Amino acid sequence: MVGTMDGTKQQRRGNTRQRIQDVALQLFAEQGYEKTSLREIAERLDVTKAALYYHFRTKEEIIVSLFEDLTKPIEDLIEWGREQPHTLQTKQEIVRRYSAALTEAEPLFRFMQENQATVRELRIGDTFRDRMRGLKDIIIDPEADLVDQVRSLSALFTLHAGLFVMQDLEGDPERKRKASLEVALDMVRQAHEHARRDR
Amino acid sequence: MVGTMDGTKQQRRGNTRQRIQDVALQLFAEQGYEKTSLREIAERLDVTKAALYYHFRTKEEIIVSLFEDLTKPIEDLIEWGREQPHTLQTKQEIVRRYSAALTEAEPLFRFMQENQATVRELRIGDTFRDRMRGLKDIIIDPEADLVDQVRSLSALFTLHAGLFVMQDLEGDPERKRKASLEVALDMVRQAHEHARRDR
Amino acid sequence: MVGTMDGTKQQRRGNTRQRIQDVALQLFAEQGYEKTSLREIAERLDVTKAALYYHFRTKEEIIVSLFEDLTKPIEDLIEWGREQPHTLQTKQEIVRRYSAALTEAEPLFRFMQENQATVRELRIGDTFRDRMRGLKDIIIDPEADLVDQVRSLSALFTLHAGLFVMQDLEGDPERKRKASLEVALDMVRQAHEHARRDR
Amino acid sequence: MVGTMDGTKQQRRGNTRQRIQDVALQLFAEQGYEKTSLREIAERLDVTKAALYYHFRTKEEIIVSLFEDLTKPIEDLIEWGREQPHTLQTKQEIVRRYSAALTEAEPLFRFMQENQATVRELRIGDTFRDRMRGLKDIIIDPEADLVDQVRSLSALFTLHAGLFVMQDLEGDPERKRKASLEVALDMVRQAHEHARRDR
DNA sequence: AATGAATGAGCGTTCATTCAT
DNA sequence: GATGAATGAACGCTCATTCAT
Repeated sequence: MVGTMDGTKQQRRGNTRQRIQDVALQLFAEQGYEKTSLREIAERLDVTKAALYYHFRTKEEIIVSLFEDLTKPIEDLIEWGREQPHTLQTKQEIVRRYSAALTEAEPLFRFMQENQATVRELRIGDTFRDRMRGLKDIIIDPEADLVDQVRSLSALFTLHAGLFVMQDLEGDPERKRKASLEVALDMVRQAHEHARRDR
Repeated sequence: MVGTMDGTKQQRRGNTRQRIQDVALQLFAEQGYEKTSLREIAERLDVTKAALYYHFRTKEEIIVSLFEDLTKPIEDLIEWGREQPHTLQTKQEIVRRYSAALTEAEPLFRFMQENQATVRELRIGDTFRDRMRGLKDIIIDPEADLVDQVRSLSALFTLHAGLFVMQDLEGDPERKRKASLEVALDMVRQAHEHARRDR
Repeated sequence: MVGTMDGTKQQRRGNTRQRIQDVALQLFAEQGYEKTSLREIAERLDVTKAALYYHFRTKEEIIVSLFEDLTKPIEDLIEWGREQPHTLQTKQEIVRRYSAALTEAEPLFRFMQENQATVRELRIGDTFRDRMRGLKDIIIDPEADLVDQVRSLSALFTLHAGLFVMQDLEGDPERKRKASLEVALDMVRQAHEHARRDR
Repeated sequence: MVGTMDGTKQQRRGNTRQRIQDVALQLFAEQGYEKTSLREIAERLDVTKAALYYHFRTKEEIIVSLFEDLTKPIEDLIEWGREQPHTLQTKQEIVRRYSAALTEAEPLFRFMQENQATVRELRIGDTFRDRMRGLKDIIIDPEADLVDQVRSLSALFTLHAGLFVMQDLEGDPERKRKASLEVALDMVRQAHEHARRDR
């Protein structure tokens, strides 16, 4: 149907799997998971639907594979965080690295943010929940005041907001990201200092 | 929700429209918009799919009607806010009332939070975006530092987080809601004071 | 919904039945029978679908009633024709009157012309077939050459064509109708004269 | 039509598309377009409805494909006619070939004749109208008397009548077709001669 | 003379998935 | 490393029709 200029089906050297992931992620992020059909993905790649099934067993497996490939940094981050002392420095480093990880795989996280209902029903839902719990355990002081616990969690959420929600704030994305990070760091600091003072 | 004392077809005296809205909202919030079929809604109500079409012209109209019925308070809130002076008191009152409005129509807002990709493609998407922009304009000082703008916006977002995301924080919902509100108020105060100091 | 200026539902003095027929015929002729729904008819009249069922037992009965009301002249015409001698004058008078009758109830005949497949399955199909057969028996000389039989029948068909098909011929409708009539009369004359000569 | 020697699922080697067209045309011609459902077509072929959608994107595309495949001869005919001198011989040859083309694809033309209201709303409607206009331009002398213009057009219409309407005239179809052709040729001749005489 | 509320059947269409080749 | 051809299930939606009021 599409037919490229030189007649070749353009670089198809075993990288189809990757190309499927790329296109799928783009469409999932743009339109949502349910509204994106395998037909659509296949058409963009100029292959048949059946070809997708050569590389992935189900539609869900496509998103799962993306999740697994792209959230490795966050898994590592949590593992790293668990072994550190619960100091302010650690917490703030977590926030910094989390911000970086979010930015790195922005489309995936945008997708997860905007399709929570879907994600919850997918296999990745539980995994993701566990991760967030892991982060929470590192960043929150279990003996702290509830208000300060909320403040800490909200710091993480501020990072999400910075990426996905504040698009109609003027300013270039990188500056906004840095501003969000600064706010988040500040919130973590406040929560941490209150906790120490209260003891 | 509906409660049937006996096994009969229960009071069907013109309240079907409302019953459809109730069931639909519950299912939309639980499973998402696309994964909830009209068949499912109809079955729960023990009517046929066609009956739904007597009361609503399309599936989308069901969610639109819910949105219109349930977000009136927020519309009013914005209108009120526009006429107030841009003082700290005003901003904090906005936050307080917004928190209350969110809580009031929790299932709808949970739905919107968790189905953003879907909502964006629905008619309500634009309306909602406009509202958030309205809120932003009241709560943000356009001359403030970008960091403080983010802080203000993030305050609103903290309220969302308090309702929908922090479910696995221990503590009863009402206490968590109050804690979120406190954090949000504090963020608004900080943003406001920075702005004044800088002048 | 529609609501007229003075608040009254405009002249509804028992003429609803007629108004249903009018609107239905217009829509049937415009869009075809199957593509016209009772909902559409009801909406145009600003009544409910159920109201239609007060006046007609089924959708089919609406078209049947129109057929019966509007094709009486053709029935009469056939009855008259049967009692006349099979002269050229009779045949030509039939053609003239048929042309007039077609013009009189143009929308109905346009509908029947353009929805033959539908009409065939409706109750009126057989009736109509019988009528055409009646006309044929009057206008055709059974002993004539097949070519002349066709010529006679085609004369009738020319009248149809004049009304419904030749819309993109320039000239005002009345002139075209007269031209069609002239051609039809001429064809009948030719057929008749051949038959006489051959004897 | 298809003919199954044994009760098995018969030769399904890439001829399904054609088989769909065959069955669809038969049913469309018998019952009309709207009254023929895809379910019905699928059942006759012993495939599922979804299989139809592998071969055609919509129901409309089935009829469009039939139209395009079967009316090619008429398109060619018009093209040929445009390049000929406007002599009587040309006009009569057009009529002869048109008659042959109609006969060749009788079911399709019967369908179009009996479902004009439907066809008008389909994509093929405009194309068909254009063709008829093309034929008209060849066969009609624009300076001729309106009566003779009608006579020429009516000649074409006689051919239609010969195929579809005169079924209850006795005589075998081929003889009737020839008789219609003869009448049509005669009408064209009369129209042509009048035009010459008037000059 | 009409409405409000509903039904049952069916429609065209789309989807993820399968499997022989 | 793919395709061609198909399936089964479901979907949103529309229709003519019914009936108590």
